[in-house]
Amino acid sequence: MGRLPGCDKIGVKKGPWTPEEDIMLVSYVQEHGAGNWRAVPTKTGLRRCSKSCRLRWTNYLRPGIKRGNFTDQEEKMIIQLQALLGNKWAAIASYLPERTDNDIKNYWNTHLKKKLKKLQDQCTGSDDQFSVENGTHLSSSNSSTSRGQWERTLQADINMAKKALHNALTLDNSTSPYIKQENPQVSSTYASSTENIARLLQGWMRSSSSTNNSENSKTSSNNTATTDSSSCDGTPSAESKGGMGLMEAFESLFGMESFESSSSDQFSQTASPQAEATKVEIKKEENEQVPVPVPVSLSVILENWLLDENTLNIQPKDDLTNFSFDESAHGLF
DNA sequence: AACAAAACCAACCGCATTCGG
DNA sequence: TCCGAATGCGGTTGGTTTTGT
Repeated sequence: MGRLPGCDKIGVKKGPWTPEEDIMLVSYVQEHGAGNWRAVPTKTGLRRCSKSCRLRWTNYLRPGIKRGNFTDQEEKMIIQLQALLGNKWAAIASYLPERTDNDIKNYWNTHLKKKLKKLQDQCTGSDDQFSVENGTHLSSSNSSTSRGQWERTLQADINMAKKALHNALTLDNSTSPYIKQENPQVSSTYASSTENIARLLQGWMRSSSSTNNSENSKTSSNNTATTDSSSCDGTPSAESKGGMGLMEAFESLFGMESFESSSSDQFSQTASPQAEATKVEIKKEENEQVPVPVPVSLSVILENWLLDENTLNIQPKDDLTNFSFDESAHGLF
């Protein structure tokens, strides 16, 4: 068990992938499909271990991967899902199918953790209601809320979160609407493998990083700017306007009333395996009566920051209807 | 302009889990 | 049922880029 035999072999290449290797890998996957990674090195001639091939494919070459430019909504989703699921990056990623778990993990570690810490410091000093460091929520020992009150709130929140999760995850043939990989509109926004490679090649060939940066992840500062405009008193960021799509599934998770009225046709018929896995996992958790960690103990600051925006902007999708996250989310608190 | 520090992120490592003979 | 192989996942590392002095 454990480590793959072969990764330790002498002659197995490590480090950054070259365009040639990427092309070889993509060609192989296009011909044989993703899977049987063990056979990939031998069949492609790649001097990489199977694990490395799989990782390269899933994190970089796979079609449908969106890189950089985490939107405000994605950011909020990550924060909320992280609060709900903990550092289950794969599970979180299943709700953001255009993002890889690695990407989300990196973004959390490099951006969100710091941002939350900063907010926390600004607004609550050292009085932690949750730990940004480990992503778990802690009861505030000297919170203004009395212990009994806090416990009641927590229990209510747990129940509501469980209910929401159950509803959201047990809909027949449904899952997050943003798992609509077959939706041409959506898929058109994703890069195909070929496009990924083309982009890579462009990146490799560029002499200046300026062009690529506009498309690449360094644009996270844009997100930061908008999000940072949220203040402790819950001032909404300026760009937050009505939207749906990603947030609707999120609504399914965290917004109770409005979820009830969401029709299942708003959800995709093609759940990703990861999403299904998460579904099973959470169902199992429910059956085992394991307390579901819920985002309800987030500090008021976070609550404001995350939820007290009138509306949320989303990537333009003509078929998306307006959605007020604020309304539905307040059912939780 | 040069250097240092910080930030970023692709890739690696190793444990856990699942699969299949 | 057992055991080894295959795969999945989360934490960490290290090279590169960006920012600050």
